[in-house]
Amino acid sequence: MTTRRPTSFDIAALAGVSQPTVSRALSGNASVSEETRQRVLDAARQLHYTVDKNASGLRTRQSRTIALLFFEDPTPDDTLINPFYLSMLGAITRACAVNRYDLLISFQQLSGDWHVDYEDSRKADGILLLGYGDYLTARPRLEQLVKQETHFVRWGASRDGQVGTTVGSDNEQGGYLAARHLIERGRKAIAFLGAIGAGAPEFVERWNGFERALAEAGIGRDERLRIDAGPTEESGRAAAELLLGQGVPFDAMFATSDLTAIGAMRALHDAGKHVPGDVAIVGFDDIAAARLAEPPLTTVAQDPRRAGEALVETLIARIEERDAGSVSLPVKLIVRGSS
Amino acid sequence: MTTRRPTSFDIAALAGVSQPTVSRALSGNASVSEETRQRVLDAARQLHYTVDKNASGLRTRQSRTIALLFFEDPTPDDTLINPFYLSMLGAITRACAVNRYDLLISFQQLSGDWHVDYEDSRKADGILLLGYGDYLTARPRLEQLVKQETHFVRWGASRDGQVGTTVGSDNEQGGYLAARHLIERGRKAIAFLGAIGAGAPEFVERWNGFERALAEAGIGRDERLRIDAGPTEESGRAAAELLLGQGVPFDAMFATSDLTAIGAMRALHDAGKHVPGDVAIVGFDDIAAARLAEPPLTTVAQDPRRAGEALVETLIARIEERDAGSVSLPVKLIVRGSS
DNA sequence: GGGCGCTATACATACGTATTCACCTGCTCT
DNA sequence: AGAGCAGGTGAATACGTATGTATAGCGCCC
Repeated sequence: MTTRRPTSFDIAALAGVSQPTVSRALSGNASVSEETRQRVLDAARQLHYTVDKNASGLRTRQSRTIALLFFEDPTPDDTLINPFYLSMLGAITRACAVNRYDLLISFQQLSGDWHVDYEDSRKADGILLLGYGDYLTARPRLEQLVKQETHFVRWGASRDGQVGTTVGSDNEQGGYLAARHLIERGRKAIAFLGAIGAGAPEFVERWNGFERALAEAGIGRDERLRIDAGPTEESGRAAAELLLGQGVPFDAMFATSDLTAIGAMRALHDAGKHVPGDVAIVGFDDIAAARLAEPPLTTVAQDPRRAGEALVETLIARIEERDAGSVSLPVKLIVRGSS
Repeated sequence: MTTRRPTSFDIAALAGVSQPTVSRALSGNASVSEETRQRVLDAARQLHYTVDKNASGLRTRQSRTIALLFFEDPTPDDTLINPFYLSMLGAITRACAVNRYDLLISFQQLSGDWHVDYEDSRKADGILLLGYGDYLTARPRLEQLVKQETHFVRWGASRDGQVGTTVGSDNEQGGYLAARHLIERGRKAIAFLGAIGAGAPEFVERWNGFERALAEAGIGRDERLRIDAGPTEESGRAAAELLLGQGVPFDAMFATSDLTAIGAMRALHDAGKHVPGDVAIVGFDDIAAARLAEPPLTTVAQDPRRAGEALVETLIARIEERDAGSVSLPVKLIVRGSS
């Protein structure tokens, strides 16, 4: 026998009150006498009652759910996803739990058609956008989200001139710290490994900070030491090989992602170069693998936990129509053996 | 002006039909003349109409959503999550998308109180359970899920004598393949690094296969070569150090997780041991890092994509009340430089 | 030519909750 | 003592959809 799930009417009957009273007693933000409330709570417990989220959502027009769109463009398939994002995912789920929101997750191609009707269809109250990719091509879609009055917050660069609210690390400062550290270590010919296209604003900002430090130190830069590289080990390895192959001497490199740095270190190692003797390296992110690398990687740390919390809290503020501007999170240089 | 979102009545008015006809035209599984259907579809497109999932779910009593409970007991906080599970997460999201299900995700402590009222509250039609942990202590909770007639599928061992339907790799065969491979390489003193407690059935099965291979080859085993180790680098490193410290000679090790193997390799390296010269190593999972390790790690590959698909498809079968038994997925030995 | 079966549509209703409104009780204030 | 007020409760209703039932039109056959 498939027992029908209890409704608030069943609770009402058992507690000897009316259905509205049950609703009020459970939601807590209305006046119900303490005695009645207890009777209702007891009845609810007894029948294993839980609120039907569909009915509740239909009535209140909200789902207390956040949708996370995770873009995985550069690594379309079963590739390794950046551990930094994974940590952030964990932080986001925890922040959601703390705020009593559920999290709907969906992996998408930034370049493809987005499946973002979550808020349209009332499955979610707001949307988080996360992941690498060329947000310039995505601009029309972001603008459409704004037009639809969809609540969304994007992980990205703080000053990327894009549409909507953003939470991101202080990438410019990160790039600056990395370069200044290498300069202080006496390096002059510092290569930059990162995405260069204008579509990846985080990396552009890291580049800007990097360049500022060089300019401050009066070091001219050689365009040939600026190599295009994505946030993967394979990409880092390829970039380093390219760098080695072109014969332009260099004694340091700043990679805009730890995975890039680790891949580059591997290529250097294979080429017989010593780290940090021949080439000092600084990465970005401070993923767990950075500490475990050989030698341990100096890197600019982002705090994934703070990042996740900030994303969720900013989005919730927007959902609740409270003011919430973009957030820029501090970064920290962690010096280890690679520099 | 906040424009009210359109309802099926608006579409009906625009298309000159009744609301039920709109519903039927959109759902597709009822008789509507082709001409009418086109008019309805046009009207829906014109008004940017999407079905309200709350109302729809209230009526149909289903959400077309799957909840994923991810347990992270051994690594409670911001630790590195096993990349194998991450790949699986990706596969699960894709499988959900293919089947037009949404995915609700939640990280939980296996040992804590589960927050599993998703199905109770009609936010999800079924639940996937994933992650390491001691499922013995979780048994009462699993039994309660069964009692509540909750649809759930668990990632785990195929023959662990636990409650409910399971999808898992053929762990016994994996352990067997690993051990036989090491034996064929001429190794005799093979250490086993893995979780030993009865609560981690996957690892117990790997042990069983391991032992079977040793028995077949007539190799007696030394209990001191069986070391407790969890699926993390730190744990692998600690286990290897323990092994080295106790002075019992060994010339190979089978680690029941690649992360364990990589941590152990690091400890061996620090102790001046050569891999595979002094000690041959086989891992389990075939995460990306295995291929990139130094030397590249021989390992027993699980297929995370197949695993994710199988989990989702099995769960959907159960949701739709179709028969679906537990699934055991094949594993494959990948020989690389570490053995 | 009347009844039958089939298709296409409309009417009416139910899903379970949250909220508005009205009411009642008991109390304070003048 | 009467008016006013606040807290506590119930009756009625609306949210937007899917579906059971009824009806109209139409061709077909005996």
